[in-house]
Amino acid sequence: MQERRQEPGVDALMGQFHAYLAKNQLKTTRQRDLIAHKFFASEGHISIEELLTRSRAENPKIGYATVYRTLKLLTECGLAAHRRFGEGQTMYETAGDTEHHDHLICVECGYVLEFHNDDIEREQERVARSFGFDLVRHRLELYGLCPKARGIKGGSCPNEAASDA
Amino acid sequence: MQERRQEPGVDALMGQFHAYLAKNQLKTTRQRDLIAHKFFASEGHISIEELLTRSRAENPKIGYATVYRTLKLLTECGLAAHRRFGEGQTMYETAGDTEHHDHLICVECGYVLEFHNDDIEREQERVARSFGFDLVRHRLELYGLCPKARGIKGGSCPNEAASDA
DNA sequence: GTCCCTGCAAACTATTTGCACCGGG
DNA sequence: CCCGGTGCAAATAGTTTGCAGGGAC
Repeated sequence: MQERRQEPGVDALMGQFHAYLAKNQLKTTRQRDLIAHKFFASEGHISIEELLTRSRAENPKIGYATVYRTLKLLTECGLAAHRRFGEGQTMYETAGDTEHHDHLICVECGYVLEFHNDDIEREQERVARSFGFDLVRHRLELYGLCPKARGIKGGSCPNEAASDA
Repeated sequence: MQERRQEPGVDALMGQFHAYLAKNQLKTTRQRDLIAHKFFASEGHISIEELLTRSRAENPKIGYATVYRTLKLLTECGLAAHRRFGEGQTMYETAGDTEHHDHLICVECGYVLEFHNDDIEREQERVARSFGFDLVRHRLELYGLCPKARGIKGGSCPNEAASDA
């Protein structure tokens, strides 16, 4: 098990996106490129709103609808996946050809760490099979107190800064 | 690992609910009792809408707001927990003093099976610790094809009937 | 040139809130 | 009695959709 770090490269992802668009006779537009690029460049998890904000930094005329529509496209072609951690709005993360990972979330500061553990994966597979299921995908989220939050319980967590925002 | 079956008893849960209300100087009302009772009696997962429908069967004047408010109370006192499996609306499940469990969901028919696996739990604990986290809770959902759905792929899944609804 | 795409605003869905009246303690 | 609870409807929040004009191919 290890923390995930390396992204597959924004360019490669843009390429996959363009390929998907081409294959489906959809158009490559300035807006889609901008949004997709901002999205791929955003490493962790990002909300529609945040993505819109970042996109508007370069093209103020971008609207919510376009971001939603683009993210829907990205989700369809497997380059994005949406998660709903807390109660707030949906967060998206790049899902490209990156290996699968799960999440470890700090309940105190909201910091999200990605990890991968083969033992758990294997056991999940076994559980599903034991009930006669063909496992397609899964979602595993661990909620806990991160070291920093635990140390200075009550104060603001340093991880807060690291957690993108 | 085994499929969960035994519920802690509706009466006991009602008792816990009443205790919580009393402790917080909240009132025991006909509506709250009715909604809580219908909720506790509903075994699996239930949506606000379904709970409203069932409650209205006995008291047609119950409104959405009351169901939401009651479920919020139940969640606060730990007797209910909400889950968001698909994209639809939030589902609630009784969380009382029942032992923890995870979910195995059929992507074809939506059937939801509950299970518990100590090996996975242990490993999760280990993962969290390895990152310095104090594990508070977790969420594990396995999505796959149930035996029935796999067998008659394309047709309607028999589990659909078993899946409450 | 033809459609698809975009931006805007209206529509929708799920959930929350304000308020006057009701009822539990 | 008093104050919280209820039902209704209006208000929100997040997301989707309809439409007229614009842009990619």
